[in-house]
Amino acid sequence: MGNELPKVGQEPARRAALVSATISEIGQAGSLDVTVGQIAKRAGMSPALAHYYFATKDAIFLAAMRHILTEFGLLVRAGTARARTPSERLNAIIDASLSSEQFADEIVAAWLVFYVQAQRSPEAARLLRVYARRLHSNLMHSLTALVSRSHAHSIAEGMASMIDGIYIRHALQDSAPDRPRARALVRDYLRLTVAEAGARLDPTH
Amino acid sequence: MGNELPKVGQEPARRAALVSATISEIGQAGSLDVTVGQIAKRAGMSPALAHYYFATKDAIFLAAMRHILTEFGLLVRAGTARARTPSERLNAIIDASLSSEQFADEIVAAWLVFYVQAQRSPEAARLLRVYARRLHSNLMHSLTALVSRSHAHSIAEGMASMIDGIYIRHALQDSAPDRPRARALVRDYLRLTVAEAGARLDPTH
DNA sequence: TTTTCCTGATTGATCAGTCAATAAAAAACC
DNA sequence: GGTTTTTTATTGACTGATCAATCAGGAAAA
Repeated sequence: MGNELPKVGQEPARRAALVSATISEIGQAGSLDVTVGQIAKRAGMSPALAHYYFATKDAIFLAAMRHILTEFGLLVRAGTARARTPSERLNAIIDASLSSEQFADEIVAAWLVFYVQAQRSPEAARLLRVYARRLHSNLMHSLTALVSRSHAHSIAEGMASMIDGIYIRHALQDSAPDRPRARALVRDYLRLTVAEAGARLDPTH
Repeated sequence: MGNELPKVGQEPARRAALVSATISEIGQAGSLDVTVGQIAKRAGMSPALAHYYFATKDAIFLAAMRHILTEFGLLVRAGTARARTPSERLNAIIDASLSSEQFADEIVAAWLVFYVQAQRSPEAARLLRVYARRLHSNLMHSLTALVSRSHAHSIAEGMASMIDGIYIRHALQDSAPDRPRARALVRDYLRLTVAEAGARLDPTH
């Protein structure tokens, strides 16, 4: 059956515009209570066209979430690629997690909203689990070079919790640590826990 | 003007029922997308009656949030009342924050939803700030007995972030530390940071 | 007989999603 | 090369459903 379809090629641009508009609208509204109309308007098209490219509103949200997750993944990979030692790699992960891009108000608000959405939408939950699992395994990879497996597990949990907590407090504006402070907080935690777990710095493994 | 109104006295019970039903519904739905109808049904009354006791749906949500915050406050006070040393008090605060009551799925889901709600509703934001501020000042009160003010500030921020992060991860079910593990995580953080800050255990102050 | 308590029915708004219609580009046909 | 047909892109108008909030009315208590 089908040959390749001829494409006029508006589709990718339109989809990207919708995804970006969705993140902005969610960030501004601070909730999922944004209408397809609002999103479409910000993306410069009619609501009907938004439905032409995405079957349902939920599909738009998921695409936006996937976009944020992908961007984050790229950021982490870019950072860790330069790192030479486990320690450097861990710091790179922290820095990526707390990068200015991820710390933008709009993005933080969107994350928070997606966390809530994950309680309802199985697909959203799946995406968030992929993120959590990848972060955990990234941390584990570097940590097990420094401490025992069970210690590494605890430390990874602590770091991830702290990072997520910093985000949620940032979303709430008040009393949240700023970026450099947040970084220092997580780095200190990493340093102290690794030190206590008895660093074996041998690169045997 | 008015004399005391004669009360048949259904009001407190009905309000309490609505608040409790709201938390359950939000917890179960995992979002604020619950209708007054659902809440009223679970509370055993007609939607119209719910509106008789609460002017708007938002007022119901805020009452539910206030309830959760109040319960949490009571839990903390009960725990810290028994504590004799700063260290004991800090552990009591951790335990209260991660108590089984607060860790109930329903309550965790409600918290998460309220966090999101705070991005829109100024009153919700205010309530959450009161909670954050009280937690911070409670922690500071005990921490300053052990370490310098600036160290205390950092440690309090780290603890609060970690606790909030544990919650958000718990709401997501997967890969979240269970209660004892969560407690150990925060206690370890407290112990290590206080030790590093140079514990002066003298009870002079 | 005034006040509290309670409900069924209704209203008014808001929206997600659909549809019919149109235009323009690309492909197919002659 | 010119005409017809298909495909993609786009919209305004509509529909169907959902719900918050209101209201008019009624019963029991004080």
